[in-house]
Amino acid sequence: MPPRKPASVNIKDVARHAGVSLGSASRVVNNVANVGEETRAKVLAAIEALGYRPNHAAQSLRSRSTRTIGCLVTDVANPLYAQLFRALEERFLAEGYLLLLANGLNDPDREIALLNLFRLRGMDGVVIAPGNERHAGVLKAVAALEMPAVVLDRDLASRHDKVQFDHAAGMKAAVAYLAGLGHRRIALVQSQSSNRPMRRRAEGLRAACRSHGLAFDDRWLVQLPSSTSSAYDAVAALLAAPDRPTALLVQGTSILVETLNAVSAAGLSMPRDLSLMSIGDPDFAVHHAPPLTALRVDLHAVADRTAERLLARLGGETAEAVSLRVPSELIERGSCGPAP
Amino acid sequence: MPPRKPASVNIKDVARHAGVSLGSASRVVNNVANVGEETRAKVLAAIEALGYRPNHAAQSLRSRSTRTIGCLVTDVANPLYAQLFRALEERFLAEGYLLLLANGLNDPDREIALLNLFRLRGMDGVVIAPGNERHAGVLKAVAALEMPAVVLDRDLASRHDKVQFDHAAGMKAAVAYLAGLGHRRIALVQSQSSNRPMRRRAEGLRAACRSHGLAFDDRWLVQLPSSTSSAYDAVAALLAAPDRPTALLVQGTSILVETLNAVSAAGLSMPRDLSLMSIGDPDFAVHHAPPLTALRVDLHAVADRTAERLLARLGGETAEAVSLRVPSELIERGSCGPAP
DNA sequence: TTGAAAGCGCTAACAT
DNA sequence: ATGTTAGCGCTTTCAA
Repeated sequence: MPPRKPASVNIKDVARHAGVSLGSASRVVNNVANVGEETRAKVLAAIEALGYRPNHAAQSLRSRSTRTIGCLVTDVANPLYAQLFRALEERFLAEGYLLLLANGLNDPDREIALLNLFRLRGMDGVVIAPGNERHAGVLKAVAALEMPAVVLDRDLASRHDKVQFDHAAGMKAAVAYLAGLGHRRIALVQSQSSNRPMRRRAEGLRAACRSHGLAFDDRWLVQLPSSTSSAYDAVAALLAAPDRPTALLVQGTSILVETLNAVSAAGLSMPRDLSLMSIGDPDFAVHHAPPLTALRVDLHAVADRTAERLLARLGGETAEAVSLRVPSELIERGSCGPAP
Repeated sequence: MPPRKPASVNIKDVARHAGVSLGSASRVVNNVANVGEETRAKVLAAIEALGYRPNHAAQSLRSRSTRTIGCLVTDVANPLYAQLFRALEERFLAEGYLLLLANGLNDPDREIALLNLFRLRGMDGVVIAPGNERHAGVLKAVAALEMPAVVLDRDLASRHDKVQFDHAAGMKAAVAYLAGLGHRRIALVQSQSSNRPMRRRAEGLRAACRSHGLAFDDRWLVQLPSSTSSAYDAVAALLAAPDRPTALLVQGTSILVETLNAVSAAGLSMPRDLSLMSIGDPDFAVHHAPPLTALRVDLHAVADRTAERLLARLGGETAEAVSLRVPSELIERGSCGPAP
């Protein structure tokens, strides 16, 4: 009747070997109180002798807990999500949870399928950052999640806890810093995708400029149509204009590298002729000549907040959903200086 | 007796609602043959009406299969592993497998713990690239893996299938290409870590130079002690020497960016004064000015081979372990030219 | 503190 | 083609 004979030693074997009951063996395995010293020792010895390892599927079935967290991100190949995953792994591994990772790739159908799979697989909790925060199907799939969930950096309407990155405030700090250095023409270079963080930053920039009494020319919002298009050309054009911006905010690793390239090809020296601030803090920023000033979110803080929320819910907390906001930090290095 | 009352609808409910036996319901759920048209329809209707979803833990317990693959990589924050994970996800998702991801971080104890967790959690298969290929404990943990496993780009002694990147052959092709352009002084810039890929490339370079009758000066093997040290300074020093290399092989995204920086600071123009080849093909390589010639492994090919191996084993293949080698490809773009 | 026993929800062997 | 049934390995209630 069994599909295969696994010949695997189970808790019954342990109990028999130890000469105690099944229940006692289980109590020892699960570190439950009210176990006699002698009984515990015998069971432990049997476990050791037999090389017993609990069957996770059986534990899950009985205890209704998989000790697994599902993570749905847009794309791990994006360093931001990769680093975030690492930080999350740190927190959850320490609590005995393993992480399932899936890439939504901005495809709503895929995201829906993945979300449903997480449900089917009985994840104890999920951390999700769906690319399609307005898609009805995605919203429905998110709403259907019956386990604790934390929504990361997305605006989607749901009853779950949220951890947001403070994009607008970050842009405000960046503009304040640059305005303080005398800059009055500030450009933003980013890729053209309509997800929340991008939009928020563009909006944040406009608002911040306004509140500092700076004009904002639409030519200074460079949104690159697709990942195949060249930031190099766009930035070169931007810098060739007579009233070129004196400060550049640049988002995305590839775009940053191409921008740096265009700046040096234009014969401009940082921070003398041009100030540049990276949005996001890639590894090489600190080693660049000059080191690049960067605006970033503290991903460890994000992971901490996220884990704290999810763990609290897992622990049975039933309070109303909260929305946390993790501030951006401005890392002053050498690529920004007084406006020329 | 149950921990909580889940009030969840189970297959028994489905069978009752459909007026058929438990077995028939199960057969429909699992798409097993020998099910009458009418029975199937009734069960499907009941599933729909009740909103039935199979309990994965129970399925796993009974069928002894979790339909989950464990992936142990060194660090997803390394774009190579991130892209590899994505490619693997594509293959395995299509077969109904979900992926557990864990970062070994070059910590042997951590890797051992993770490997054991994969075992405990009953992964159907694993894909592993342990950082510590010589560590006795890691070797033991790998040997203890009773499920199908594929070892990625590591030299460790094990009875499992392996998929290797052909580092030595890649370096040979790179040197042949460069030698053909007249270069006789070729340098390699990489980080100093003793894992297999790094070593293999350095060894491969030496061997390739030898076979092309090129001298190899140890000063041209630039191994940067730690990720905090600056490639910029090292490359600047390299380029300042009177007999400086005429071609640079550069490995690692950060190191590449810093190197590019040092090259342009030295007033050298590519490919006229200096040829540069990237080992690994970051997004921006194609947009750089000039576009960067790159040596890379085809990660989709790696994922295909890996998935093919694992799926075959999962399907019951018992043939002896194989060791596959995925070749490197040389992408000619604009950063290499005739030696000055 | 310990033992006995009842299932968790499901699959697959067996019988019909 | 369908129904019946025996567990998979475990946790937890209940009784002692």
